[in-house]
Amino acid sequence: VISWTTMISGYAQNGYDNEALKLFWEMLQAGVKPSSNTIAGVLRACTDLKDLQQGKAIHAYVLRRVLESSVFVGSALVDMYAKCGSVSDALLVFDQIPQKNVVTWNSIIRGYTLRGLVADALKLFAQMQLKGMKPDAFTWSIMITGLAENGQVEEALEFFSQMQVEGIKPSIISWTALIAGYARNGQGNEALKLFNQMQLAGEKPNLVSIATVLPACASLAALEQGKQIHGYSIRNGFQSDVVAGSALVDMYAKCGSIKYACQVFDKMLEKNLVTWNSMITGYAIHGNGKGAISLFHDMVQEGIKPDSITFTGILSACSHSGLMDEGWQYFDIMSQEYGITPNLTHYACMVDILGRCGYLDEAWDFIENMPLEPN
RNA sequence: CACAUAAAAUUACG
Repeated sequence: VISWTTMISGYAQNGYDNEALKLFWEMLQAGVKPSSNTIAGVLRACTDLKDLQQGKAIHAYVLRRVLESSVFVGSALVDMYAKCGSVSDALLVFDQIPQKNVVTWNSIIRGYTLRGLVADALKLFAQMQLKGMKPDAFTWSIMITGLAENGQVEEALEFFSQMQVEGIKPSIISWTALIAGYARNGQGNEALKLFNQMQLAGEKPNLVSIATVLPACASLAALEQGKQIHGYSIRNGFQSDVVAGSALVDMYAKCGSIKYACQVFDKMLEKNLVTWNSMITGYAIHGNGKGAISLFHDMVQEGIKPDSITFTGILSACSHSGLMDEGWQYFDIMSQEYGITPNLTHYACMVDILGRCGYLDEAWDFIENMPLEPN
């Protein structure tokens, strides 16, 4: 049992979720009875895959075998249902767990915040304390994230302060959650301030912190701050990371330095869709339509499939450099060749292209005939 | 240390 469980958990922890699932069913066929630890491990694989079907199958197995009830399995089930989009099932399981621990509570609260149900999350947060369960750093971070994603940054800050009053030291994750909240809500200055405070508090920024503050620099066009963070990334070996690299490309482009953006982009060993989109959007910002289109061809050549954001970049680039024909062409191929249905932003880009090229009547016609409700 | 929970990059015009 231990060998199987070790293998299954190892797979699940390292992103080999399908292998974990396969191994679990093989284990059953081999006649080995899984322990609750095995179940918890394989449930994690379902959660990562967002595979509700598999998750339910394993839940059913647990019920059939009347496994000794483990809070680990219970929490893993709550988490699985919550992350696979079924809060109601998560709550059903949650209510039936006799000995809830802090992980159980955290899992259900996260389920609610994931769906934007912050008011319900707040209720549960109060409820757990009424039941004598003390929130841990995870709980506080979940609440901070949930509030910030809901636009309630001030409340998120209050939670951040309150956790310290309650004697819980904010982890780097609590800090990053709050910083992300400010960055996303257009308060780049606050985000940068907190980033500095975090370091004064003794937390060393990691990859995620870097990826979180760079957009704050970008939104402020704070090139000097961005460069410092770039330097920090190099010193700490983050520069080869695809997420940090993409964030740097974006930051430099938005700070007005397309040159540095290209330099970082060219040096990156691994590029993904976001990397390409960042560079294409960078060219768009700089009014280099031809450059954006040329990058588009490169990315397709490299086997990266463009998405709707790629086309937003291309169309915006066309609008900023007066490329009306190309604009039409990409607007057409995005659905015809790539199966991407244009959204409101794409339509807005087309109106912008037509308008800037002086085709106001055509722009007006275009709005009147578009299949979406113009905003 | 065979087990479950928290943070991250790209998205029009202005």
